[in-house]
Amino acid sequence: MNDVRPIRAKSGTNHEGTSAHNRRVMIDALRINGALSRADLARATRLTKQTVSNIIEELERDGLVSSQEAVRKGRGQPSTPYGLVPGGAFAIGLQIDRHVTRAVAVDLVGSVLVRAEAGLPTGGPSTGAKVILDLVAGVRSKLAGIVQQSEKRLVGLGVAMPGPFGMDGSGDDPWMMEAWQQFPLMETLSAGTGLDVGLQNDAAAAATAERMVGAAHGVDHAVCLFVGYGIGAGLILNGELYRGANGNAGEIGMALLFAGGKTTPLEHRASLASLYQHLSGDPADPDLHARINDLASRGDPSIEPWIEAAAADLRWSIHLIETIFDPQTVILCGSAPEALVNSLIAAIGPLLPSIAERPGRTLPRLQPGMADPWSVALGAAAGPISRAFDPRFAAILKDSL
Amino acid sequence: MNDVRPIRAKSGTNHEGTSAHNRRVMIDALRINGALSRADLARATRLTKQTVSNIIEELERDGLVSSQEAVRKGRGQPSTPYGLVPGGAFAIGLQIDRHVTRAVAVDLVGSVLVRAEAGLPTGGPSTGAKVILDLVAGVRSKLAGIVQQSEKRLVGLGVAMPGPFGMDGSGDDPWMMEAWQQFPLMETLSAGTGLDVGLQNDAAAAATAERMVGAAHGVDHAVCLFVGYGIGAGLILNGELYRGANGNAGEIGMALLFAGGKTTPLEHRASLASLYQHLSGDPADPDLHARINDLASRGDPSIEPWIEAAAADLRWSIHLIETIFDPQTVILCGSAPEALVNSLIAAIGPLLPSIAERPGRTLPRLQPGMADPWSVALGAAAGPISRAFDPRFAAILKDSL
DNA sequence: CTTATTAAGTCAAATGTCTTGACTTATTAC
DNA sequence: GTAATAAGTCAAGACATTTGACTTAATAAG
Repeated sequence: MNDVRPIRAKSGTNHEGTSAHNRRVMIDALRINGALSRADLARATRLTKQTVSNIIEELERDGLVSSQEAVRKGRGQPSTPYGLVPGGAFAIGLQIDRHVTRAVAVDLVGSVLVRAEAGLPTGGPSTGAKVILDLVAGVRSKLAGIVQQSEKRLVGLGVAMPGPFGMDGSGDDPWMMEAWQQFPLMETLSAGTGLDVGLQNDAAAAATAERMVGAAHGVDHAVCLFVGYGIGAGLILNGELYRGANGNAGEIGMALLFAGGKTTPLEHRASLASLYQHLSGDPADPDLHARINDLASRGDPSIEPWIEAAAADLRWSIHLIETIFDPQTVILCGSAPEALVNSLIAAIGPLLPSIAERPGRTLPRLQPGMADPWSVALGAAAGPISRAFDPRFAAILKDSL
Repeated sequence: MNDVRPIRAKSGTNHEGTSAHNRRVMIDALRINGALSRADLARATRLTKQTVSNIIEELERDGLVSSQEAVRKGRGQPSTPYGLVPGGAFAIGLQIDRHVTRAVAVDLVGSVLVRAEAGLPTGGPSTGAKVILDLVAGVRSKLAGIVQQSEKRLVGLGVAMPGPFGMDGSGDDPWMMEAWQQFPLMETLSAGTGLDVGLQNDAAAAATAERMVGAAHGVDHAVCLFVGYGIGAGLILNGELYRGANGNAGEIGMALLFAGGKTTPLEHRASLASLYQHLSGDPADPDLHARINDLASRGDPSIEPWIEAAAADLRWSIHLIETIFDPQTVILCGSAPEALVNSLIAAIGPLLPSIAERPGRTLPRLQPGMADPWSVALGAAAGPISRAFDPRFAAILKDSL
């Protein structure tokens, strides 16, 4: 009867939003530029010296920044630079993959302090959940053994797992890890750890890692092509990870492409899964990673055809990404062995012509990123840190609190 | 000697940023929901009743909103809804295309009040600039004849023209309108009109129009596929137009695709330019638009093969867009005749499987948008209005002022 | 060696915007 | 007719930034 259409509106903001933003801007500036004096911060952020002083004082009290030795540079009172305190905050990152799960503890500047790994039982989430909770608990207690008061400075638990999320299990796609998708993992983890839990797909996590400590550091428009068991893209747009309407942006593994007379998903052609198949390797074999690294670094004939084919697909993907996003740079990273990523980059060149061939470029069109099985877990941990400390539109609004 | 690396940091914010944001949030809420009472606004924006009262009072004083008749709905004091005043602000939109230039005057709610068109002389920018300035001046004075005080409420001049921008003229691409790209158009227009001038490519303008008054109204994640003389995509991400690092995001006309054994740019296959070529039509022929509309609505054999081929490419483009962006909806619009767009949409279906086939969708995967030669000019005008009144991260920051 | 200049940083008061809690007004429900 | 409910106002308060004068500490110049 009564017309109860919900009213849609963006949230307003207030002093706290302002202050939160300014704090984040300071931290971001110190992360990008290294230690800066209050005067430098005031100029860079367009805030007044006084405001900067107040905020820095507060951040110092919170243990997030600390003063360094005064620097004399010409006339005038020497400046006192302030830098981020690595131990100012920590996050736990958790990667859930097909066969293994990895957890790390990471600090404010992205250093990995603790890492732990465990095999995932075949029983699926019901038995896997316990393994995961134990793994997280182990990392957490190890962290507590290394750093005093780490629990107080723990900002959250970031989880990375293969997407896409929120789909109906269509039954027969072996890449989807359906059982895990159905399981109320976030709730279980949240209840089991008492931490704030956030979820990303693995490509997004890799991009988050690259932005915090890798090739995308300080870059506001970058796309990370992530070659893992599947393939995905992590989108850094306007300095933030873009998630799309349902958190599935960048899940390009399902992109159909025509090649060799057939239409196949990209994931079936340029991913570790496809390489394993090409090599008839068992994904659960713990030596496979090293073996592939070896094959790739030697340019072994058994792997060359796959590299050529995958490189062709990636070359075209990069072309498309440059054309659609107009990014400053594209980063190729993966949980793949480093030698493989390097071989791929070598085989991809020269890049296809695109809008990215512009005069006055400062960054290379294509850069190697992290190629490390642990980079996804690192990125998972980078998620909560970014949410807590990076300047973001959402952080200003009242409904973010 | 002195290390003068520039310090990079995001801008801080202050009370004015807060206030500006809250004003924008109110306007946005009224635009999306229609007239709302102060109490409704307070609930929706999470601000207090008092704050909303203050801001509404100020907006009313500024002539941007006005009260409507009180509404009784159950117990309690009747509420007084406030709605946007269409005449609260105006903007001029200018489309510069290959053969014609169009200018419109648009109000706060996106109604076109004045429209004017002129042919562009072949002499290029040097002679064209005068034509354009005259056109804008004409629209402006007609607007002044219709509305009192329109000049005071003019927020800017939005320009839309085919991209990409900022490329070296590579010499032989007939689609690039190089001479116009080289010409300091923004400066000329800014100096010639005294208005704030902003530039978008035509697909971005179309998307801006769809967001203000079309299918993307109130939608925060949408991609507009724009079929015009060329083809492009306008990206609405997180409720804002995404421009990329160099303002060229969405310029997918240059995307290479394999089809029929050849690699060709999308633009050469699915664009009015390609249709003109297919039909051996002269783009400068003023009757061409109507003729194509007629052919398309009759399903004429002369146009069917082109429609089939273009639909196949668009189908695949939509698949890719859904896969990469995970939008709420894709909108097909264009400066193409409406019947052509409808034929294309009919021919595109059924869509390729993608991540967009999710349970619980509320919007269709593909929707028709505006198909009107004037929609780009409208979108051009929507640019300044959006910049002036929509909630945006950049609007909160100090360096936006 | 003294003084002027420059720049970093602090102090205290002022400003601007949102919040709080009590109050008024207007309507329906009982 | 009275109680309950909801919209909206009032005036004081809280909070973060700004302003402008001041202090501190260095180099440059004579």
